[in-house]
Amino acid sequence: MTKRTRPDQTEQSRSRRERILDAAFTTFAGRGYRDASVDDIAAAAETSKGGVYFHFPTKESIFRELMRTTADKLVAKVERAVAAEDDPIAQAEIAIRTVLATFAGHRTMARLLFLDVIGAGRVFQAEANELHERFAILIQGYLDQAIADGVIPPTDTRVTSIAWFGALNEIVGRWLQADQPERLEDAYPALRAMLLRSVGVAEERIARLPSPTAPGAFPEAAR
Amino acid sequence: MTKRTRPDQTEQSRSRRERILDAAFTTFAGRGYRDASVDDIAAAAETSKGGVYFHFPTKESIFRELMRTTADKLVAKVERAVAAEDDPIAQAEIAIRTVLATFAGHRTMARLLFLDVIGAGRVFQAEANELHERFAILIQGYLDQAIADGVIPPTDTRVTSIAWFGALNEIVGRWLQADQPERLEDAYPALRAMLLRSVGVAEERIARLPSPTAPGAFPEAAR
Amino acid sequence: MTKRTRPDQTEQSRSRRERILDAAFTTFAGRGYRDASVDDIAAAAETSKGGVYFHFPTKESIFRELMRTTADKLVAKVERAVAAEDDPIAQAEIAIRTVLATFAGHRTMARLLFLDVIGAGRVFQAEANELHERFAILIQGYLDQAIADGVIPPTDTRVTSIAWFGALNEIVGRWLQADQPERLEDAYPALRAMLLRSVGVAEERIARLPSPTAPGAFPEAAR
Amino acid sequence: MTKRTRPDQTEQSRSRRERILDAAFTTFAGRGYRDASVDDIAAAAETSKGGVYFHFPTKESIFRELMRTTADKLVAKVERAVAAEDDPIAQAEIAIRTVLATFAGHRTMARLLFLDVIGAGRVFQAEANELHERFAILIQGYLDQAIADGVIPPTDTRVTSIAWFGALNEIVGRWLQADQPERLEDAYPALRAMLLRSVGVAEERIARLPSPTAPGAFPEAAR
DNA sequence: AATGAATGAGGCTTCATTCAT
DNA sequence: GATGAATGAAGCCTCATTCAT
Repeated sequence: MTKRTRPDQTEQSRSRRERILDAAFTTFAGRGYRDASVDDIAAAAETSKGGVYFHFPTKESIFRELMRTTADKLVAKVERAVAAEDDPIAQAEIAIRTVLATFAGHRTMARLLFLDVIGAGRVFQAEANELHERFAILIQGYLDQAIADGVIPPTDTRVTSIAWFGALNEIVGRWLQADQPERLEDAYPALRAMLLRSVGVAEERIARLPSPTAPGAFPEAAR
Repeated sequence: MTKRTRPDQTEQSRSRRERILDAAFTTFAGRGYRDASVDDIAAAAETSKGGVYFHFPTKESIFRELMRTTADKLVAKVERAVAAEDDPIAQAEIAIRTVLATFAGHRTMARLLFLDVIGAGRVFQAEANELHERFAILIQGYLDQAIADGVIPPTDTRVTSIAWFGALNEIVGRWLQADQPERLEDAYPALRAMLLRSVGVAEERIARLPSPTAPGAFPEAAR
Repeated sequence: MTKRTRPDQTEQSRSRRERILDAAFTTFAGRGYRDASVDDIAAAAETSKGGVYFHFPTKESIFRELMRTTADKLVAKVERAVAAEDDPIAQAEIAIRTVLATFAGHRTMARLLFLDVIGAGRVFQAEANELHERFAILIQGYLDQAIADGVIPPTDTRVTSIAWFGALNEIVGRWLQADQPERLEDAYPALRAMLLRSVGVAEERIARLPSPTAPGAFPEAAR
Repeated sequence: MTKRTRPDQTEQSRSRRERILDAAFTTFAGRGYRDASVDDIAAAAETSKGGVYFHFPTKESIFRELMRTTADKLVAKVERAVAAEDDPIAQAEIAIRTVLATFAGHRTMARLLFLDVIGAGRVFQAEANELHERFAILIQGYLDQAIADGVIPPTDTRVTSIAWFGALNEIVGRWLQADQPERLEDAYPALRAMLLRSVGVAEERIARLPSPTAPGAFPEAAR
């Protein structure tokens, strides 16, 4: 009786919740999970601590939701980008390229997704795992398809996709940590070539430019 | 009889310090830097908190020392293993293989070196970076040599070595997180093939087994 | 009925903060800065340690605030008492008398202001210095005026006012430490005579009783 | 049997004890009782902590002994200096002058005797009291004599001597705390005049120079 | 006599979470 | 829905003291 499930979750309320999420995003990315206090988040969201706890049951829950939605957005973005291609190899390329491009435009997001996760402690390892898994599986899909299409020779796509993701991850991580990071995009050509080669894509194919569809380099941005 | 003035003393002390280090190693690996309390470490070392602080000035210093020495040991091990080979490609293979083999025998070490590091918070990012850098450079050396020797075509070895390390790291990380981890060694062949291919090693060379000395086996262990 | 939204809230809060301050006052005065733990203060204030830290950022800050406000009150009181007099010598007398009278009624305050200060450690020396300075300058003002008025011969009022303060301070300190302290007021006549003489006030003037309003009595009290 | 009371308390041993005392003196004076750790003292004495505890049962005992002996030395010095005079007023003058002169040459000693005491906490208040008492009584003796000799009119010498000591104390304390302390000796003339006046010494007598016996000003030094 | 390792109580501070208003 | 005061469990570190050698 006292609990109308959602009726007046007005725009105002929704925006408040969103604001907290945004604040948490920035705060976690900036300080790491442990070093970001709920007070910090509340302050960044221009609310009170109590306000935060009205919308989320625990600090952990905020983090979890953030992880999930951020990953969702990125995956969605990748899939959207990939949809324009037919060739599975091109799709894999585009996937890598999209991730790189997105992070290039959003260090914050990169930080949250790839670094902070682990710092969050034991509790989040599973969550982090899932995240990594998700991307690996995404990649694996393309590779499997490429093999099915006979574009590349058969391999252990499980291991390979994990390795691909790891390679990508490390490049991004290194870029995040660098004092004076070069442009992340600069690493793309070498990384691309290396990854494609690793699955036996013909050298000649590698030489061809990646995505003629998306003219210019790395115009992406967003969130 | 009761009074060997020094040797015993020293040994006693060394062993206590060592015991603390061991305890910290396990504790950090098990709980992560932040979640491992000095009390936990003391308890694991069967000492008092004060005892710990007699040997180390801060919690951080314990972690740092642990990181450094652990990395040292691993690097030393790799270099020892590599010394037996002439061919830079073989050396790279052996390096990868040694790391994998060592971790296969020491999940704890893997956890400490490759996962926890980042979670330790801002302070440690630099240290962690250095660690990753160290391994990347190790790899880069082999690749550069291979190029110089004309064994593989020129590439951006900087990016490539980072990617290699990332791939390796991710494989290990995944293994660490898995509920029922398969044997880490099982991933070796596929990873090896993928990495070698990625730098343009001839398919024929890849087919050849890596270490004729210990074919296919992972007899390593240690600390 | 249950919901006077604010007034109560504020008062509640103010009173809590005040309660902590009071508790700290007593605790510091009783045990000294170093020996008084935040736990003690919290207990005395019937709050939790966290409660204390909600209102004050550090233990030091509590002490500082206490010092400052206590000194403020005393100085204000002295100035109020002095305002009734025209003659600078009478003013000086009244100042001394007021301090003595106030302390006579509040051993605790005396302890906090004149003794503990120094023990608080290096950090507080400056603060303590300032406090002593404040009183010395107060006194110096009266003496300078007396000289300007030709009531007493010129002297080094800087040194003299410091000495006056020191004399007063020691009398109070001794009283604080005594096992069976006589009434602090009993020391007043001798102290007064001695101080007035020290600046060359005529013996005849000294013989006259100080405060015609409240002859010989110490009715003051307060906080 | 095992405990020959003092036989081989050799020169070496004595010097060790002394060295600890010296180290403690400096350390306490420099950091205050609470902030000076036994480790600090041991280090300053170039011994081990155990060594310190061999010679003294507790940290407190070191402090106590230090206080006592330091005060002894100072009192002895004063009495030696005073012995040369017959006139009790001159004696009082000399006493004040000697204390000031000694401190002028030994800020450290001043710090230990007059400031640190209180910081030491509750336990030492009694000891500090005794110290102050001692000096007050010393002064009181001269004043009583002066009255008996009819040199000055009768007064409450108890209160007066306390006030004298307080005045002296505050002058020294202020000097200790000053950023750029003037020469402590510079305060002597004004302080002297003020104190003598305070007990009714004739103005003419005050005008006479203090100690023609000790030529030059403040040549003292020592420990 | 001396050393230095070990102990353990205690201190200050932080912070996720709860709750009355 | 929101606020902000309050709680209490940890956490890191210090240090006087003890003790085996």
